[in-house]
Amino acid sequence: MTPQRRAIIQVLLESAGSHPTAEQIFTRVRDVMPDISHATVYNTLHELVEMGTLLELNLGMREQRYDINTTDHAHLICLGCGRVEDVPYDSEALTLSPEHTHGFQVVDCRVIFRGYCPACASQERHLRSSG
Amino acid sequence: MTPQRRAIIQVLLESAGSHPTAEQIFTRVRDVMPDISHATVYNTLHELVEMGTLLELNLGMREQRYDINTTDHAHLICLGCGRVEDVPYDSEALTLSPEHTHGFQVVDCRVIFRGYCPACASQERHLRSSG
DNA sequence: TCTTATTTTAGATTAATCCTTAATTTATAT
DNA sequence: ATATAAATTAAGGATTAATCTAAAATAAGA
Repeated sequence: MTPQRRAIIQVLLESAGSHPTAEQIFTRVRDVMPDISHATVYNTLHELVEMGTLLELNLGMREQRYDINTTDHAHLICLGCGRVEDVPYDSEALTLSPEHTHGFQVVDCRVIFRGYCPACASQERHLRSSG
Repeated sequence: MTPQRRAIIQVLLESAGSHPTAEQIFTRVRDVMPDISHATVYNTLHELVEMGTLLELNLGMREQRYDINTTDHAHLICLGCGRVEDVPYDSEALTLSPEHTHGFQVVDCRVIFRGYCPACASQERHLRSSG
């Protein structure tokens, strides 16, 4: 446990619910530790993911997003602006029946609701009617 | 409708179920049309996605994967080797209750089951016990 | 055929992530 | 406290998927 890791974890805890990218985490850690390197942040994030205390989310944008909230939940993302919200979901309702597992050892399940947030929905409507 | 687009669509139809990456599609199209460019493949894929006849999948690997099968289904992916299988799921069972939409206009829902395929599961077990 | 709008190309560019190597730091045992 | 071994960090270059640009080529319609 190094000062760098403490700082990274601190930033992750402070940004709970905001689903930051690796780059955003890097920038925030830099604020309190200006000499930290890219590689350290990436390495640490990967270790935390490996340990299971951090979720790495592929929500369709180019970059990975990280979520310190490892309790069962789904994500709701805006296709317009990339905004991400946590939403509850019933993991019981979603199990893969044995005949469809292809012999896989299933570890978890990711659920992503996609749509448009209020702001982007109105803008979208505007774009559609004018173009 | 250009020969390039016909070739790309042809490749997509032939690779149904294999969830190819843009690069794989590019390579396969090259086999029958050696001078086609990267940009053309990317542009065409994006147009098909826009039209709704092609799905762009973010399954956690670095690259996007494409799926010509636009019927309601989920994906089962191997965290070891990246293998992807289509699996059925009951979209009825998975709706976001109105009080959790954050005002979003929800368009669709993506479900990804993650795990280890038979081959990777046994290898994983081996790795674990030896290191 | 001729015109216009669209598409394609080649190659440069971007951006996120990963890798390499040496120096530093931490943890451990004395 | 000190020595040692193991793990971590930093710097910056490498990689790679994807995107952009501007000019050339092509398709579609009159």
